[in-house]
Amino acid sequence: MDKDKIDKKEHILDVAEKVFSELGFDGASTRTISGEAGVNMAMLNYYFGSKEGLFLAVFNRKIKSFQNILQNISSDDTTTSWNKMEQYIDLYVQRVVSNNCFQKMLYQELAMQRRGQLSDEIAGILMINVMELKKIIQDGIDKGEFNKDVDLDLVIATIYGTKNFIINAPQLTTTMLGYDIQDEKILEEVFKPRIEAYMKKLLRAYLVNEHDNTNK
Amino acid sequence: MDKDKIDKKEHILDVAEKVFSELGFDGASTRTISGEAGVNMAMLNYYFGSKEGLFLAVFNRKIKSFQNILQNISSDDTTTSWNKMEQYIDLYVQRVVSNNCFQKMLYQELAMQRRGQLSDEIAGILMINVMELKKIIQDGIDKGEFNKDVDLDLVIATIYGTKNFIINAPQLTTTMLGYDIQDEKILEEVFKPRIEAYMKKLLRAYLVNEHDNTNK
DNA sequence: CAAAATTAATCAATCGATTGATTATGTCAA
DNA sequence: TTGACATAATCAATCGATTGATTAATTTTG
Repeated sequence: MDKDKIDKKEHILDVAEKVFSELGFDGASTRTISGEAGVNMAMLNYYFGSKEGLFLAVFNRKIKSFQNILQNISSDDTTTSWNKMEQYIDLYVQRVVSNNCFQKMLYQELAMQRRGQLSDEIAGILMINVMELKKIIQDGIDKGEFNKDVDLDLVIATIYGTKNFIINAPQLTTTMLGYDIQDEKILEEVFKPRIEAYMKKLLRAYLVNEHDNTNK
Repeated sequence: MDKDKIDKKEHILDVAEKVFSELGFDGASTRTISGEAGVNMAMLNYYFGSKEGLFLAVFNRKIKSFQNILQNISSDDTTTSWNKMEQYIDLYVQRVVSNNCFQKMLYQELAMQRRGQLSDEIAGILMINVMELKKIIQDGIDKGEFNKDVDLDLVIATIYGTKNFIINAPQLTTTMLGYDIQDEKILEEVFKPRIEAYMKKLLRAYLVNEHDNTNK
């Protein structure tokens, strides 16, 4: 059946995403991927041309869904900048929690600018989201809702960086936090509310001008 | 001469540090390292037992001095917790600025937790520093200098994570910040004071109980 | 001379990729 | 409908290259 063909490719992509996430591009051998997917090695080249082609296929499949929701938040004029920040944090944490394996691979590959072409492509797409977040904060500054001497770019580095550290250095964070950060159930039920509360408190303390409460 | 032996090992460590930093653990082949160091391949195993042994030798040499200074800061009873935090930030930023390539490689290696033994060993050594920083903040909480509802572990994730994001995703941060984060001169003269000021302001806003100024 | 240091040569293992053969599926004329 | 043919899918086997590691021989040193 035609459905079987599609399902098989999708199955390979699923497995490849998992293996790439766990071992990185170099660490994930085509033998491991094909073996784990239960297909012949040659099928990877048959379907995707090369190992890099397979990786790009995994990447492109994932990035499609991202941008719309974020832009809806950003362009909403009926609410405060801080409320947008809270919405963004919730959205972002949710996305990370349900895609943490993929996120990890993404920034692993980004850190290795050996394959310049690939990592530049990733960076370009991520920058769209960065600029959207930047706009939210800048609006808050312009409206006087946020402190005007906020270091915009470094705040963004903190938001993404805090998340990345937690999921990209699990040996450290699991020991620090006292529970397994790679356990999906724990991630959803324990970690998610905790990181949400923390990020909001941290950013509010830094961003919001508490002495000028005209906006709330 | 005996001095030659030591110098030769040190020379190998110097070269290995550079090659590991640039190419990562996998990317750096023993042939490249030995070739660049001008020694026979077998000498690496002769001196360090294995490639992993060489890597750990490089890592341990790097981290020792940092741990000594850090413990001095931590165990100083003549100053406030916030002052310790500022000292830590300055020390840490300085460390990162002058070793950003190595730091980058380190967390890359940590991110792919294959080779369980090696990355666990890395994590174990890094945890010493984490615990020291944790102690500083916990002291501040116990003394009432910091807010008691601070999320200790996530603050640490923010400190390390913000730094890691900046140096591990240079394609993003270079675009965001408007200057090349991989340029050593810029790193020292422009970025260093900026990240120091930012980290202090961010952490002060979140950590310090401003309504209780008995300590300042 | 004996121990340590150093070398060239080679080891088995693994890598990504490719081959030619085989099987499954689909197409179309008779 | 059926038989002939064609395309797609899948397979085992193997390619040359490279990896980290090891051996055995040689040189240097004390």
